Amino acid sequence: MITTEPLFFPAKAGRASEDVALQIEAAILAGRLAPEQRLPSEREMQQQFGTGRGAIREALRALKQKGLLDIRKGVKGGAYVCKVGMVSIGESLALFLKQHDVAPSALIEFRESVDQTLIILAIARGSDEAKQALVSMAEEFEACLRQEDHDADRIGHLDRDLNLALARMADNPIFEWIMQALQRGFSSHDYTLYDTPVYRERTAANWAETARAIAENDPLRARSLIGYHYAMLRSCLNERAAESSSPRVSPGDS
Amino acid sequence: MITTEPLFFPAKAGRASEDVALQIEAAILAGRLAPEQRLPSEREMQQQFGTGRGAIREALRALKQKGLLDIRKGVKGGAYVCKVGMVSIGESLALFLKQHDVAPSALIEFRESVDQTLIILAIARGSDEAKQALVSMAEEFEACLRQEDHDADRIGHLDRDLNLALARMADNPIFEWIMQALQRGFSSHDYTLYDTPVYRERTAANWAETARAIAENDPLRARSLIGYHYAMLRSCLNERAAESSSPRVSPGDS
DNA sequence: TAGGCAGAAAGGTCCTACCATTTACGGCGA
DNA sequence: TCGCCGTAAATGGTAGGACCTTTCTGCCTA
Repeated sequence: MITTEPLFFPAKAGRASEDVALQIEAAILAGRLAPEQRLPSEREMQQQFGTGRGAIREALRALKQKGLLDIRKGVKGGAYVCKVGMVSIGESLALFLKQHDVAPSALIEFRESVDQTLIILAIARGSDEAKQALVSMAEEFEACLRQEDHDADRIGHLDRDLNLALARMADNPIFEWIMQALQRGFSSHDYTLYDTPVYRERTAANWAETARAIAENDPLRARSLIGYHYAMLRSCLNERAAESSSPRVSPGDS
Repeated sequence: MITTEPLFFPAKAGRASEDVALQIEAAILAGRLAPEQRLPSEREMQQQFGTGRGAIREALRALKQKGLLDIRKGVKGGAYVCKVGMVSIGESLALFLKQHDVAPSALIEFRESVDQTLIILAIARGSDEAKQALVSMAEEFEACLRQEDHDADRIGHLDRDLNLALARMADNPIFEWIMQALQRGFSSHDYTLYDTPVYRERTAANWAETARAIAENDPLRARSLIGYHYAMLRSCLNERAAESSSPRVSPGDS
């Protein structure tokens, strides 16, 4: 006797696991399963779908990889619906970049075009508090880069946070998402800028000044500064490419 | 005597399937497994990893979902390494957009900023043949839209191809990728423009003229036309939103 | 020579048992 | 009475085997 809505059909096909995955995904996307809601246990779903537990598990694996489910162990464990974050997309981009080994210049080009739009939107929409916070972060970043024993890890983190804060100020989730994705695929190249003392100093100052230009609602100056940032990054990468005909890779830098 | 490299450690952890997936992914990304290459059969890998077949299968499912593997049945079947295409990323974006129901205006905004960069790059880098091809496509599109019994399917296809051709002319895979992703997440809104007769006519003419401006290396005019395109799209969506308060919201989502 | 049929290889599914982890509950001691 | 700890239950994680389905190969027959 069934007291609850069926929720899942006991459907089954040649590829049962795909069918199961599709049904669950459809239920989630249709809102029949809300975020943070817990799915039945594997053994229960095994009954509902009229299939083996292996098929259920494979379906759950696929959906977990897709970012739709979070799977926990123990009692009160099970599959929990979760909102797909920007992480999974970033991973896809990182994979794509690695497999197709996209030229760094292509990435830089794209990032520059995004950033150019971003600062305009940030100036137009960012609150004064957000702008001040950006300035503070940029100054902290500058201070961190000026230290002798700068921590590469912390620098990377601050750089990432700065970019994300900028993206968030644009008040458009797409930009935030694209920035998250780029951070994951870009980081390996990006930090080369901070290895060279000359560029490090300039970059730090440039970031701080860009933040100030944004805080002062000076879009043209901000654009110009962003342009300078990427010009530096390009020339820095060019120097690297030129000198690394002899592949001298320091073991700890990347 | 061992003729083959070990390739996989018989490693195992609390979550064997994740470990397996990571090892295979690492092997692919490191180039130890080339695209189109066939992995050992599940039963063989079961031996190599020293684990059960279920763990192997779950790992393969995750990697397939990630777009890294293609799995075929039958003899000569098995898991084949494949280059991760732009499809998987587009799916992620579509999921993200559906779950977070991003405002169409946010998508339009992002697309416009991308397109603005794109036409500059297309003019700078596109070959004359590519530019002429773009004009031809745009004119075909215009003709198709002017027909009484216009085929919505074909229109969508042509629109998509136009955008992708433009992205390809920029000669930067990132733009191509982002355009692919956007096409998948955007299409549901985009075609509203073609439902309204007034806008349909204007949009068709606008596309054709944009293509011509690109072919004539007139970036400013092209930018202006693109701006007009999105201005139309915005006002069209506004009218739609005004006339239909879209009362269909999934219940209980509050 | 052409067509079809059987076998082999491989994924797809089911089942059953057991292991590992986490939570909840109840007993025991201070 | 309060708090700690241990045990049981629920649930995902793993192992291994058996069988089915699909697909290719190659032989065998007409």
